[in-house]
Amino acid sequence: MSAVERIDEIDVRILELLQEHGRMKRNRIAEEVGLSVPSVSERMRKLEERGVITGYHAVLDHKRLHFDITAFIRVIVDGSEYYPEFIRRACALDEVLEVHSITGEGSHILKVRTRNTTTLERLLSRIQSWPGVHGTVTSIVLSTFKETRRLPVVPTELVPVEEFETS
Amino acid sequence: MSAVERIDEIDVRILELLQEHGRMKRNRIAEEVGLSVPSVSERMRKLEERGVITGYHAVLDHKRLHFDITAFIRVIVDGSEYYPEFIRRACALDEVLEVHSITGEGSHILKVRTRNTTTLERLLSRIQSWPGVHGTVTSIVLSTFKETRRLPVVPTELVPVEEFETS
DNA sequence: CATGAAATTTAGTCAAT
DNA sequence: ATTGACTAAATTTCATG
Repeated sequence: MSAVERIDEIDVRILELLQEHGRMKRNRIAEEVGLSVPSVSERMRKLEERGVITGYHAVLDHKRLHFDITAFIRVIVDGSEYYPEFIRRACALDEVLEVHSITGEGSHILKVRTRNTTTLERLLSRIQSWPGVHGTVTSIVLSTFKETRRLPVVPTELVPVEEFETS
Repeated sequence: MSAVERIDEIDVRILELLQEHGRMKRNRIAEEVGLSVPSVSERMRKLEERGVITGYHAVLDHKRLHFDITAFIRVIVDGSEYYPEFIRRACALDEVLEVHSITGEGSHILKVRTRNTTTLERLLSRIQSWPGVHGTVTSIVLSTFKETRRLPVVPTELVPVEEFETS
């Protein structure tokens, strides 16, 4: 952890390329950023080792694979003693893509992707049967217009100063 | 589009491997699934061409890059004549990772990732100033326990039958 | 569709700066 | 940290089952 990550302009460009094209060849990256292949490899190795890059993943088209329902489920778990078990169970389900604890109404939010309304209903019943779960509010996704994890990275020197003003 | 995607057991295993390890070498995949390298290449090519694989992406650690705030913002856009412009503006923002229209309270939900509460506040003010936006409800993420896009793919022959019973 | 073998491209190693 | 020169490995091509 610790030690402010040093990211220079070239790292930023490498990260942009790899966020967009995760299998891009090192020689192509090298010509894009104007470095040799070993230099690019070294930078990639360090970005991976430092944990800046956490992984590379193929993304699949859920529609073509018949996962037709995406939904956000806000869950009210009453009593924080139930949180760990709730989180364990939620994370264990393949159809649950995201598990977050949140502020606002509901203690947790789940993003789920499932085949159809039947499987969604089954999933909801299951979640509602878990200890401590006192209610769920489901928002079914009608259309998705953007869905990415791309971060707009900037060189370390250029991060807005207020970031370092707050303790 | 059209034509039910045929996904056999080997495709499933290739998709599992690439969802988890997006830069895995073809020869490693080949030995995992028990095919030759050219066969794996051909299958990958087809899965990409058919649009089953939509892309490969490096995923970055937002904490290490000082994107400390994740939030879900439910937006009430009143009057569907405002939807297209709202969606255009939302998608254009780098800090907005996801844009969905939904059922339930609020017409849309945004997933945003930003640097700090100051930038979140700025973002919210901006969204609230857009035409048709009548309100927002923000849930700030306190902890994330799971965040993936991995789909539990199964061979075409094994998809639950009810999927084809519903018109 | 799948394969092995050849041809080509890409990646890793390393001494030097 | 970056490089060129070298070796090793991976990928593409292609003729054949």
